Amino acid sequence: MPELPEVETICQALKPLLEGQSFLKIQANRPDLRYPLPVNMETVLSHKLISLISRRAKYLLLDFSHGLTLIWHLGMSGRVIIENLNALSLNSGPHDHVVFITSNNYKITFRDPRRFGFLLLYPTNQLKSLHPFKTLGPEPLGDIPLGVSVLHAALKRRTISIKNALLDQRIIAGLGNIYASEALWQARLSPRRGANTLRLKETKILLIEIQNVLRRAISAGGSTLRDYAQPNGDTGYFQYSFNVYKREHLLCNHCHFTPITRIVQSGRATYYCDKCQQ
DNA sequence: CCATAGACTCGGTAAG
DNA sequence: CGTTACCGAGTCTATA
Repeated sequence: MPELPEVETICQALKPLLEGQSFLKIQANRPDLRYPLPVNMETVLSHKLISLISRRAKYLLLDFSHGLTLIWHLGMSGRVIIENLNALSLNSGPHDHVVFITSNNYKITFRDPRRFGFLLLYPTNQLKSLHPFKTLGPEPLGDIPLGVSVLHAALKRRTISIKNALLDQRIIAGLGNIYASEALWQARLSPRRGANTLRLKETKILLIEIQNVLRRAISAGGSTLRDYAQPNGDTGYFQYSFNVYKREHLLCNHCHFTPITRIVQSGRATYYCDKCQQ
């Protein structure tokens, strides 16, 4: 799916358009995605003031002033498309599952070919105590920044590899398969290391590199592999800055000597430089 | 509680 | 060339 930088890019695009507005119409083209769509979504949400658009981990949150939050997850292939209603807008395609029409004349389309995405409707004040927010780990770029000691303590209790630990949303929220590999390369740490073998100094470097790679990816509008695009239709650009992801057999950008290795950890591809990353 | 495997889903690409 | 097999931006569930 879109990982943290992609969801953040979408969040930043939706925020100025939607806050202070409302949906005039919500058209669902099928009853479900990963889960059934919220019951009576259009009746419950249309003409209600949208007070806040935010992101938590890889979730987009739309707060309504009458106390409900629409939770929007993009799954693996989800995409948000913003079109101005005054301009020529394209007809709905076969994977355009939900279409929102806004009070300021925008058409917002949720397209998701693989349908791993979902929409859920929760009371805003119960969000933090409900699954999955209940167990979600800290935000790497949050207002209260994730501290090294907290991360180090969390890693210390786990015997899984550091790569798998970075994918565990309970330990740190928002990283996915791309940025986990990229951050470990930047930190010069082997993805095969046990999470509990990292020294405090290594954890500190890793956390800094996680934050750096996420910030740089957000600046680039995220990474486009296949389905993801920014809401205005542009691709993301961070894929051109990958150092390891999808670069098997290409030479490491650090030592310029070792071909990048691809391994599989818990069924997911990991890319790294066997020489630079210890 | 932790760790692992399998499931969901479908279009693109590699393989034959 | 048409067919098939495999793969994956994610996360949930069942099982040990």
